[in-house]
This record gives sequence, structure tokens and C-alpha cells, in this order.
Amino acid sequence: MPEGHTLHRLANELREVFGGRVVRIGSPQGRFADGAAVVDGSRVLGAEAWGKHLFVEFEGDRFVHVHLGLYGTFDVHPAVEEIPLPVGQVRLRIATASSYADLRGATTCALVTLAERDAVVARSGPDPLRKDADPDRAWARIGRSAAPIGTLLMDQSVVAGVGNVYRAEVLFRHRIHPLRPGRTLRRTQWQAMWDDLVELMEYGVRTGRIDTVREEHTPEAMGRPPRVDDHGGEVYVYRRTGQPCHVCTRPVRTQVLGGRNLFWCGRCQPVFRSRARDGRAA
DNA sequence: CTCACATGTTAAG
DNA sequence: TTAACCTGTGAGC
Repeated sequence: MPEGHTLHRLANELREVFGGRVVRIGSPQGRFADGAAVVDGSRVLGAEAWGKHLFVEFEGDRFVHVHLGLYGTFDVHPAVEEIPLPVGQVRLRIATASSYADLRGATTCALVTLAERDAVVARSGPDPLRKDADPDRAWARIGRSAAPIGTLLMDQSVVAGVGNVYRAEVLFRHRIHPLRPGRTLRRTQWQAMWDDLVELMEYGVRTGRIDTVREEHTPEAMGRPPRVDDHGGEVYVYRRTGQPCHVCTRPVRTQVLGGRNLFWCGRCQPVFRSRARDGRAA
């Protein structure tokens, strides 16, 4: 689940359910027992996300820093009849008399100070989901980097919150080959990708889904069966290896890059050709 | 049932 | 570059 939209959605939910309230904090599993004891019984002031990092703020300049990693889940249950006993490995539980939220499988769950939170924020690139984000900060890195744009998009110090799905999909939508060096992009191309990311990710926050296909490529418009897997969203290339491209019918391609699966369409995202003497594909 | 794999990151080699 | 971490899902037997 967890790309940036998941964390922002979660921050909104936690703020709504627990903001301003005095809460019980526990770690049934035990691995966050020390931190939980410190903030147990104090008031939640807010919750905010920066990229894939989530911070729940408590009175007294204390923050619970959460990073879901690949498998983490943070399930919020507002207005339940009764608070149930924890099931499985619950690292962190936030609870009032009528609502609770359980964190499982996270890579990070730690009590931090304001300074530590600021340090996390400082090493993050601009986040398309934050209104104050400056895409030029990302361009300053992308525009002079020889690294593939597919690598740069996943680098959280370049852009914060983009994961493997948004990477694959935004590159497809802009017809850019993932291995193309960052510095060969035009600034206007980056700006267009950024604007698109803002739109796609804001949709993700609203719906909890990643849907990236344009109206003319929806299952209804194309008369094709909808995608059925655990992600649910309608996408162009992510995890569609070998299946026909929704635009050109060519089989979707894949390759491992930096330990992550890359997906693209060989026809819709042609290999970038540099103007170097040897004329080889970059 | 077991197994591979996953929307992520860090640290070791 | 690789393993390690933590959990859920789906495929296959």
C-alpha cells in the first residue's frame, strides 16, 4: 500500500480521529513499549506526512515517527462499539474510548524530538502532496544528473513520496523511457511530470487508490475486463509484464533496476537517443 | 499447506 | 550489489 498518498491519507485520518484528544498509547507487541509509555495519556496535537514519513505530534514536542516500509499497515477504526483486543503483532496502538488505530509491520516506529523530525524533513526532496513544495528543487538534481530518470524519481531526496507505481505510471503518461538520463530531460517535461504527479497523488489521497489511466483507457471505455489484484487500481504498465499496452497493444516490458522492478512500454516510451557522436541509445 | 513476491529502506560486504 | 526486516496475498500442490 504505502506510497506517499497512503501516508498523507493516514495523516488526515489520524488528525480527524485523534487530533485534540487525550489518548492511550500502547505497544501490545512490545517493540515500542518504551516510547509508548512516554506519550501514553497525553494529547495528540496533529499528524502530518512528508513523503513516506508520518509524524504524530503529541504535546511536549514529542513526535511518533512512523515509516511503513514495504509491508507496514496502520489501520484506523473510528467510532467502534468496543475496543477489541489486539490481533497479531501490533507495534503501536492509539486508542480513545471509542476509536483505535493499530500499526503493524512498520520499519520505523520511534519517539523523536522536533529536531529529529526536522532532520528527516530536511533530507527529503519536495513532496508533490505538500502545497509548499518546490519542484525546482527536484529539477536542480534531475537536470544535472546522469542517473536514469527512473532512479531519480525513486530517490526520496530528489522527490519525496513517489514509489514504484507512481514512477512507472508517470513515466508512461509522459512517454519517457525510464533509463533516460535526468539531464537529457527538458525543464518543461519535468514541470509537466510534476504537475501530473500532484494530480495523480491527490487523487490517491482522496480515494486510497492509484488509478492512472485516462478516461479513454478505462475498462469501460475500452471494453476490457477491469484489473483484478490486490492493488485494485487501473494502471498502464505497473506489474503488467507481457500484457498488451492499453495504448499500442505492444507487450509491457520489465527489467530490474537498483533492486526494483521497472515497467514500461517499448513503443510508447521509446529509448532516448543522445546526440553524441557514436549515436548509441543512451 | 508452502512458496514467491510485494507500493521500501538500511546496512553490510 | 545483497541480505535483512516485517506482513499479507495469491499461485500452486
